Amino acid sequence: MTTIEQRFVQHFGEMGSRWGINRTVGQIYALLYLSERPLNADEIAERLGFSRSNVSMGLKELESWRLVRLQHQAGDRKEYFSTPDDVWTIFRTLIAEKRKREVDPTLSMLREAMLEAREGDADPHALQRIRTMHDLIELASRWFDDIQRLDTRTLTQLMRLGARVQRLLEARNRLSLVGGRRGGLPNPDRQPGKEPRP
Amino acid sequence: MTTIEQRFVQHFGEMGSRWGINRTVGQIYALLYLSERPLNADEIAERLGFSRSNVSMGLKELESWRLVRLQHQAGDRKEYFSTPDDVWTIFRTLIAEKRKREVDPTLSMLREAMLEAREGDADPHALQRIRTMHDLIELASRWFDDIQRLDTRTLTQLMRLGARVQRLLEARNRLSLVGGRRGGLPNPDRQPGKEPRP
DNA sequence: TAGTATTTTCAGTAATTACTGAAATTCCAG
DNA sequence: CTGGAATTTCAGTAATTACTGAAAATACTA
Repeated sequence: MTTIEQRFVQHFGEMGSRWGINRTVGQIYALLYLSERPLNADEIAERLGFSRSNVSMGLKELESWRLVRLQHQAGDRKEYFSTPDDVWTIFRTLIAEKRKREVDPTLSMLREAMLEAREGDADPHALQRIRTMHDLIELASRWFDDIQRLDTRTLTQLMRLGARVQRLLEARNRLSLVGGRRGGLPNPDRQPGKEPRP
Repeated sequence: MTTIEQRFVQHFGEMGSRWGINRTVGQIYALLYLSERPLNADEIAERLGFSRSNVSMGLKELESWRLVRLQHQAGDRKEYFSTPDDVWTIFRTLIAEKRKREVDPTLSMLREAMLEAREGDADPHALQRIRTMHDLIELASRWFDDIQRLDTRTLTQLMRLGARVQRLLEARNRLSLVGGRRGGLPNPDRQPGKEPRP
């Protein structure tokens, strides 16, 4: 491994904990990402200096994230692993998995809380807070899901556009394509005069 | 605390580790989010059953995330904490901090790696992989930063639009507002025929 | 500025998470 | 089937992270 590759692998190991994976998993992923050809578990263990069993667990974790692919090589019983070549594929997978693990459970909890609230005691303010959080998370995650499904070309174009998308939206509003209601629905969280708190 | 509030707080405690904070921090935040009035550290410690010092550390952590506000009450020496009323403010803060902690360091590493590569040994394939990752992360994070700065009204409108934004982009392309180059730059990661790998 | 209320620090300990090596299991060629 | 190559499981241990109580520092009142 060249110095640069080592630094890359090292970094993924260190960042791992911030990203919700461990050092092993981070380094294994980094190694596979850079590698030109698929690697088997023994190669990974040797290159990174981890035990074989640790690599096995790390690869299982990466498979559960759908971030690595398992394949076989002709005339070799070993299992070989690689990452997708297309970074946009990786990006989309990551988004989807992060959402599934970090957002969806909360959304469920909020939904259930709102349902239960009907038939029980519940502080009205707390309930309103829960509703507001729910609405925002639902809106944002649905949107992100939509966006991320766009084909790569369109997605790239949208990203390059950046904040200038605002002009496009304004143009759209001017043309009143939306059946007369301009600027979207009113923001349910807007509580005029309550922000900032004393 | 009502049952619903307890569940909410509990959930934030459990999800904490997935979100990169600990149980204490998660629960403190949840409690403050639901509370109608600012709370002081003693109240928090008592309600959640944590030690006073633990709460102190948790609040410091939340302050470092800029997720809580410190304020004083007339005739009381204690410090009181609250979350912003506007969930969009919270959302924006969270995005910005997550980016600072989880994305920016990687972007720096990638940039440095690319610089170093000029004057040293570097496997061309690995270097290409690094470049590709760098470009995608930079594009996506810049874009997200842009988007997230839009005023709430515009942001909401954009999110409600979802995937239909594609039609807007197509309309824009048809009008050739972009000086003739349609659909953005070619994707530098496209390696035709290499995906999927055998 | 002395006295006290409040917050912070930190060393020690508890709890959790990561990692290893050995044993068990699975998988396949012959 | 059988034998061996490959992978997985898991109990034990190491390393890390979370939490507490006591002491120190800070901030305010009189």
